[in-house]
Order: sequence, then structure tokens, then C-alpha cells
Amino acid sequence: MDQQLPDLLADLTNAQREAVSHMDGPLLILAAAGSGKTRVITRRVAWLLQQGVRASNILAITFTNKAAGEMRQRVEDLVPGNRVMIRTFHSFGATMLRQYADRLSLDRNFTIYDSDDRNKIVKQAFEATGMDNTSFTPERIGGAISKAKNKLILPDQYGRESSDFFTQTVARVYPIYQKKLRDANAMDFDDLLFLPALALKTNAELRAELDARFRYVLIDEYQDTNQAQYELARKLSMDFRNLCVVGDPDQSIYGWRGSDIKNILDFETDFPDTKVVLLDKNYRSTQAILSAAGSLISHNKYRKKKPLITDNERGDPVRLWSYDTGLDEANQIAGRIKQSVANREYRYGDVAVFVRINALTRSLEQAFAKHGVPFQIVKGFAFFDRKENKDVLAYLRVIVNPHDDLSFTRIVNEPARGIGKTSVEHLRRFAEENQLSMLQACAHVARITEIKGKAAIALKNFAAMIAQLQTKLELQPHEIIEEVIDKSGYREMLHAGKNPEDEERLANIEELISAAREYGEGNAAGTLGDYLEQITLASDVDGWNDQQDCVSVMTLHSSKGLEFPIVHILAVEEGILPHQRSMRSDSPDELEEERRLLFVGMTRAKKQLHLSHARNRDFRGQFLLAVSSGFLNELPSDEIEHHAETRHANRTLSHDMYRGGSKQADDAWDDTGVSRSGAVVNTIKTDAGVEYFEGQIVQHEQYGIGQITSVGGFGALRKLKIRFATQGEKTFVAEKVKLKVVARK
DNA sequence: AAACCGGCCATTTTT
DNA sequence: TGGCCGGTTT
Repeated sequence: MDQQLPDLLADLTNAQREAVSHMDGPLLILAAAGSGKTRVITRRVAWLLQQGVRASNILAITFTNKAAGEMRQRVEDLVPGNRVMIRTFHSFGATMLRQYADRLSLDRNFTIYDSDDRNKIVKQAFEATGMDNTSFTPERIGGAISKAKNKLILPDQYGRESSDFFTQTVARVYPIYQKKLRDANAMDFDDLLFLPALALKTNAELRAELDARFRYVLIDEYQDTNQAQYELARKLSMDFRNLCVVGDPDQSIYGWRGSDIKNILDFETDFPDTKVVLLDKNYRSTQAILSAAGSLISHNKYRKKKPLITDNERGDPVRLWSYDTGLDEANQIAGRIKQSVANREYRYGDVAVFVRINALTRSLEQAFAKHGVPFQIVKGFAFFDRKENKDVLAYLRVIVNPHDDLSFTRIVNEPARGIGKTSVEHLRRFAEENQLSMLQACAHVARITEIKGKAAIALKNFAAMIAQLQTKLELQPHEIIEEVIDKSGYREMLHAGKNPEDEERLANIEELISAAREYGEGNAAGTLGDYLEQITLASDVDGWNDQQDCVSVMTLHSSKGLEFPIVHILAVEEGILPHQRSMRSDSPDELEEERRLLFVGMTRAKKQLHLSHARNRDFRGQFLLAVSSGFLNELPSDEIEHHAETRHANRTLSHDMYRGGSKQADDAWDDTGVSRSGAVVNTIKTDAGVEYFEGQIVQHEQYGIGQITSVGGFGALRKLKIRFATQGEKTFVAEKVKLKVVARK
């Protein structure tokens, strides 16, 4: 080997070396959490280059753009100046669609619609079917279409397989939805996988070409691929079967959006001569953390059994915290972090807080602010969701893609130009009848008799302004934004400033401009279209700055692939983790996925792991009962240290701060059937032998967690009143109702 | 045409 | 709790 090249294998374990230096043929790397997976992939890319494989023949797929960037950097450090394509699946799909647009009869300037856009188009498509209002939300119908695309089901195929009313509805919406997207020259997220996968399936020539172009394909987080992604991977690896996939079935957490854990479990069947490498040693976490995580995940039935091993020290026990309220939880965690940093035990940047749902970040935000703890919420681009920024982006979209009627409608009267709803509807109808985009239709506004003088002139002027802006397309993105807010009158509108928040809006746009400028500096060749694509395809973690010394707050899903010395996981409670929606008795898979989600969160921790729950939680403005998650009972007691942070001293005071219910909830905490006051409560026993009593906490299939507020009646008429966490109070016949008594320890 | 108001609703996770 | 829709007023 050339002495000047870095020795890429020297510091690896045997298993890692085997994975890195495998040359041709399919390769499956089963990599347990913390087993040095990223290192192996980057090393492997570098090793292939060192063996003389051309950079342009390698394709590496990661799960987030951030991961792609990091991998690019690490490969660059090992083999400077290479041009390996490292992308997310979606970004790869978008690139292919643009690159081969002509051969696929597509317009390469397509807009990428996000889920908000998608739901709006679904709504329009639903209305176009002429069906009556059903109870199906656009989100639900859109979700079904998304799943169909992930399974590569075409609009007309969907109709043939539809049976019940919901799928029949979807079957009617789906074709119209898809046509609307094509008319607007827009792709939804799923199209970025769906269309390339279909193209590779039906266009043999293109498939062979791309297969030869990407001779070596590496895919990270393979356990989270869906059928469309699977198809892409396969079709790129038929003539050149050098497909390397890396993943861990125990970390599959995207089943809800169509990913199929079978892809990784069946890989060896799909590729019979697969070489399998097991990376099972963990280099990340302490023994205590691993043993707790391992004990939890061993409760999953649908799973290959495998031990979690490490040479690391035992370390601190996993700490389990009980709080009276969610507010206490947030405040005490903030306080303890602050104290530990003051004691120089660790830095703020070492700490991460994970939550199951985004709504839970709010209390943390307040608590951290109150205690003066620096933090960042990894909800990356909430910034681009602000109205003013969405408006500006809509202008940019229309400039790049004049067919984008959705964006056109958003901005045609923003700022107000005297173009009202009715005029816009007339324009839309005319455009539809004449197969034009709404922007194109503006040129023929004189022919639309319903649109009168003022509105007609305004539309003409609007179209002229867009045309004028389109001549600026070769400018840098941030310069175009400046043009947009000047020429459109947006800046003027905000400057006129009637509302106090106008100033803030202007500041937000300024921030958008500097973000665009920053983008331009890093991507000198980046067009406006590239910039828009980057924004739309950005994930939450892509906006996360890991250099800052502050606490990171994020969802468990976002935490995948990351690691932190100190990890807190909040609200490990029934209904939250596992989430209500996953607890239907007919879907054990979903419950297992929730368990994997907690497993992923736990295995992010290197040194300290804190799990917590509260007995009462503020949710949606209501103060509700909370019960610790059954998952906590699946942890090994000898690795766990319990901390009950109750506030007995000022219990009454704390209760006075909230609306009713919490006193009862506290009484209910004793599992004795006897309230704290000592009074015996009503108890009834059903014929099936189940005993119910007041104050007991139960779970109903449909309504979720609740507390029995009263029992009464005799014989077949015995009734239970149950107050549910989210559904209010309901009455049931004790013999009939199916309840699960929530067990606690 | 636009601003304003009040009621109703849902309410996981994300590219 | 707040975001959205639909209706009403100016």
C-alpha cells in the first residue's frame, strides 16, 4: 500500500475492518447502537476511493442532510478533494428528477411541496370530487396517499383495491391530487422517491445507466427505509451488486410513515450471497445504561435476540424521577442542570433533553429561561413557518416556477392590492378552462368578463412585477429576496407599521435574507431553486448547532444517530410514551415501535441517563392525571435509582395553583382502594372477577387513560363513571366495558 | 375588500 | 391551549 495514504484499517476492530474492506457484492452491516457505525461507513467510502474506485461511482445515502454534511467532511479529511455523492434519499431523488427531467418528460424547475402544501392540495382535490363533507381530514387523506406512494401504488391501482368508504374516498381524491401537482409543476416529498423508483422500474435503459453510474451504493439507517426507497436501492444494484446497507432493527422508528423493518430483516433473502457483519460492541454508553436499554428492548417479541455488550465501566445508575407535576419536572431538571454546570460536573452542551411530542418543549422553554440555562430547541426551521417568511418564499417559488398556483394564490393579494377572493376564483376558473397557470391567465385578464376594472389592472400589474423579478434569477438568492420585498411592496407594508409586530416581521425577513446570504457563501453556484429545495428538504436536526454550549431539546425521533454525555427523557407516561395512538390493542407493532423509540433515546446517553414522569400534567390548558409508563417496569431494578420529588410540605399550596382534580389524583396514587383520608371507597366486582373501585386508574381502548370517579348500581346495572384524561367524563356498564387496570409499582 | 370576532376543533413522531 | 374556519361588520 502506498505509504502516503492514511492506513484506514489500522485502528479498527476485526469486525469493523471486515465491513470497511469488503470489496464487491452485497454487504449487510448490523450495527448495534453506539457500535461505531458512522465511522465504519465513512471509512468504507474512503477505503473504496483508496482502492481506486472513482468518486463518481459511489453513492452514499444518509438520513439527514446534517449527517450527510458530516460524512462529507469526514471523508474529505481522509481523502481530500473527492466528489462522492452523499445525500439523503429525498435529496438524491430530487437531484435525479432534475438531472433526467428531459428524459422523464418533467420540468426541472419543479417546486417541492411540504406537508402543509400537500394538505391544501388534498383539500382542493377533495372538493373537486364533488363529494359531501366527510369526517376525513385532509391530513388523513393526504397520509393515505403518502402511504400509497411509498408502496409504489399508482392512482388508478389504488381504486381497484379500495374496499371501505375511506379508501374509496382516497381512491377518488388521489388521481385529482396527483394531476394538480403535475399541473402546478410540483412534487410532494413522496414523489421524490416515488417517481425515481417508478422510472427505474419502467425505464430499463435509464436503470442500467444509473446502476453503472452508481456502482457502489451505501445506505445508512436501512431499518427505516420504505418500499420506494427499497426499490431505488435494488434497482441501482442489479448489474453492479455492490450494495452496502447499515442498520439496526431495534432502532426502526418510522413505521408510521411507511418504513418497513422487513427491508433489513429480509436483506439476506433478497441478496442471497450477502456478507453479513455484526457490529455488536458498544463504545458509547456505560454498562448501567446499556443494561437498562437492553432489558427494555428485550420485551419486544418481533425481534432478533441479541445482547448489548460493552467494555465500558458500570457508571452511575440510571435515574428514575417522579414529580408531582410537569411543571416541577421542567423546573427541577433545569435547576439541577444549572447546579451541575456550576459545580463543573459538565457543560451545558453535554446535555440533551428528549421528548415524545413537540408540545412538551414549551414547559422546558419556560423553565430554562427562568433558571437562566442556555438551550436550543431543535425544531430547526420553525423560522420558515412564520407567515412573513412563508410569503416571501411563495414569491420566490412563483418566480422559479410560474405554474405554482398554490404559491400564486398565497401572494397575489399580499400585500393587499385590491384583488379579492372572488376575483381570484374567477381567475382560477378561467385558468383551469384554458389549461393555463393562474399567472399566465393574468395576461388574458381582459377576456375574463367577471373581473372588473380595478382588480383587472391590479392583476396585470402583479403579473408584470413577477415577470420583472424573473429577469433577476441569476442574482444571488439573498439579492432576489431584497428585490422581492422592495418591488412587491412587502417592505413598504411593514414599514407603514400599524401593528407593533410589523417591526418583528421585518426583522424576521432580514434574518431570512442573512440566512440566504450565508447559503450563497457556502454554495457559490447555488441557484434560487437550489436554495428553495434546501429549505424544504431540511430536517429539524439540520438546523441544530452542535457547537454552541447549550442544552439541546428535541424529539426522540430527532435524536436518532446522535449522542450526548447526559440525557434526560421526559414524560415517560402512559399515553405519551407509549403514545395514545399506538396503544390500540389491535396494533402490537405500534407499541413495539414506541418501545424502540424509548430504546433509541436511552442509547443516546454516554454517561448519565435520567428518565422522568409526573403524576399530573398540564396539557392543552387542562390539568390532567398522568400515569407512569409501563415501559418503566421493564427496566432492571438493580440498575435503577428511584427519586420521588414530591412536595409534601407545600402540597396544598401547589394544588391551589391549579384547577380541580389533582387532589383526587393524588389520593388515587395509593393502589389500596382506600383513599389517603382513610375512608373506604365503593368497590364492585364484575362477573368476570375484575374489581373496580373509585379512584382506580384504568385504560379504555378508545378513550385512553382515565380515573374511576364513581361506581354504583347493582347486578347488570352496575355502572362506572370514568373521567378521562382527554375526553371528559363518561359512564359505562361495568359488565360490558373493556378496561385495562393500569398497573403501577 | 378587509378586518374582526367567536366558536369549534384537534392534539405524534418527519423527509 | 391555540389555530382555523366561517360569519358578520365596517
